[in-house]
Amino acid sequence: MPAKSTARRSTGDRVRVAVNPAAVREVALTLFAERGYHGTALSQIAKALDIQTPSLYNHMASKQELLVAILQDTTDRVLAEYEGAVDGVADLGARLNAATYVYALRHATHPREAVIVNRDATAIDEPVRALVHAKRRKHADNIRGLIQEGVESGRFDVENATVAAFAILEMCVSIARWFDPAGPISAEGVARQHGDFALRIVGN
Amino acid sequence: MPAKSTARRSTGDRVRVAVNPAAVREVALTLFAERGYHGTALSQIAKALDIQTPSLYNHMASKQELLVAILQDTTDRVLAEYEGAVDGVADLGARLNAATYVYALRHATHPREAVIVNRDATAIDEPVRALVHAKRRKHADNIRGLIQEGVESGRFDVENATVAAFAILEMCVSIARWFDPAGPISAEGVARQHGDFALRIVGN
DNA sequence: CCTACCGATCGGTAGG
DNA sequence: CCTACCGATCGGTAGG
Repeated sequence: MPAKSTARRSTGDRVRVAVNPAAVREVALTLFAERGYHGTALSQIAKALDIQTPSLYNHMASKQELLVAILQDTTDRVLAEYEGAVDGVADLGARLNAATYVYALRHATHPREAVIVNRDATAIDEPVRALVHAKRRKHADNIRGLIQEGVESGRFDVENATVAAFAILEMCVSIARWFDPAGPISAEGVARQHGDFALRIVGN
Repeated sequence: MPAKSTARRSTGDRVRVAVNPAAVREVALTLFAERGYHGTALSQIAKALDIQTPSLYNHMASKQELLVAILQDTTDRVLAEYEGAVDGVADLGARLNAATYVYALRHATHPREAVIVNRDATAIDEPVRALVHAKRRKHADNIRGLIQEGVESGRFDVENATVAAFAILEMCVSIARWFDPAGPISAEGVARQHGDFALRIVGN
């Protein structure tokens, strides 16, 4: 039997994917990333699923909820991946390299989520907005702290740990905007190169 | 006599800045950057200027035109500043350093414009959209070509010039999203550090 | 899953 | 610079 999200049913001459909450989220992910949250109408999501707009409400609570789910899920994963990457790694250079690698890899492999987090995080209401912001902040603080520790111990050499941390984090974030998975470079290759750039930036 | 954009007139107890095309663009710049083009209503721009929405049309042709002006102006300046920075500079390292410095400085000193270009460039219609895209592409190609030249001559050492070019460009772009001009670091200091990061990324 | 419909708001125009 | 108003579209609800 086919998985829910790929089940098909015929509609006259057409064939369409079964509509369920996962399918709605998937379409929302694509359209929010392309046009922005405010630039995407529920009617466009419905059209992509070949249903009428009110029928969307059988699979979601509201447009805002779709965005909230994307933001919460993505920021949770970023923090978890950071922990997984640095866990058990002692050398500061290796820790920064690993943390940068997983962060870059996430942006290469989940560009839609990344674009939405970075563009539309301000479109959600409190208190979720503050929660998402706190999680992003925590990740940035982890990287900044790591670099600061390296500066203080003489392992790294940068003028300002905060500036270096932002430079490293943000070059990774932007991968989501330019990386083409169908191009000549693999996601892992891009991530590895960014891990190397991070070490170079801190003077390794 | 006061300059147009700072002239004031009283309104009962309040005092407000004179409304003219420059004042409308200034408010649009702030609100578009804060909430996005689609997330900003003309009624909000009007309210910030203390006038009614239809009165905006005495100072602009359309909402779209406000965005187009921001995008055209900003992309033109980026290209001009690049040319000015590298003009007469022979050494490839010095060229990359100078090009990165002016690009970073622009994002530190014009964050609203930068945020809008990077978030809302897709919100304008053709043919302007293609023109803006071509100008941004040209600037990226300049940096990429510069790095490629350095790689081929042995002056730089990177695995892939395209990846390095994006990393350098995008860490500069993101300055607009985190830099605080009221903070401890000057715009010039941030720009200088990013110029140094660029050299480190290419192995200098 | 649909049709019918809601109030709110959008960008923009008419005509002073 | 305003009031009055336009058609279009928004997210969402009622009630099958």
